[in-house]
Amino acid sequence: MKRKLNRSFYRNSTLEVAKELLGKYLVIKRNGKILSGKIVETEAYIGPDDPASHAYRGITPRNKIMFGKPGYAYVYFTYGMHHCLNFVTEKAGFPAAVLIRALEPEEGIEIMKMKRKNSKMEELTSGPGKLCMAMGINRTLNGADLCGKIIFIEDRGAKIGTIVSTNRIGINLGKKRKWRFYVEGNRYISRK
DNA sequence: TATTGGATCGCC
DNA sequence: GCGATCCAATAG
Repeated sequence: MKRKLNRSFYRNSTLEVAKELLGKYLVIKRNGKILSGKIVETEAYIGPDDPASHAYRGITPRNKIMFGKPGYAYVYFTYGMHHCLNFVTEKAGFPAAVLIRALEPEEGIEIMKMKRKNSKMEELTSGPGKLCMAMGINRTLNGADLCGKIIFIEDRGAKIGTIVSTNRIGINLGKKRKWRFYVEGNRYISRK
């Protein structure tokens, strides 16, 4: 059974959403093609007082999606060559989001291999930049409605094992917060 | 207007 | 370990 998650899911506390997303499926339907993968790693960025969040210094043209309604995609470009995909959470006006850090590829694997120019399964989507490249995610999806038909999350009834929480990766400030979550033992997590 | 450094990746 | 390569954010 497949159930598309509705907006009320994203309105919950960001830490809850970050954990609940593990084991759910990210689905992208474009040009008659379906790409999907099981989410196995996430990170939370919460509120105006989280120094690692783009929202820390207030609203700007780039991060304004984070301040809007829950259940929308926040996609940004960084390091001159990578995109990162986030889901906006909590009520409008409160800036928070969940970064999708790793997927286990499900549908469209051959297309992902082409986009990644890499045929090694474990390298396809084991990182936030990698999964955006594999699924063709770029800033045209910034602000996309996750309750729409192009990009959404499905509960397919997958069972996951133990959830591990650690410090977040690739940031200098706010490291102490254990806001990274992943499925223990999954081969697609971004780091050991 | 100029400068700086980043929620990364892949090669050396 | 480090370079690639763009652009948002900040300082001047």
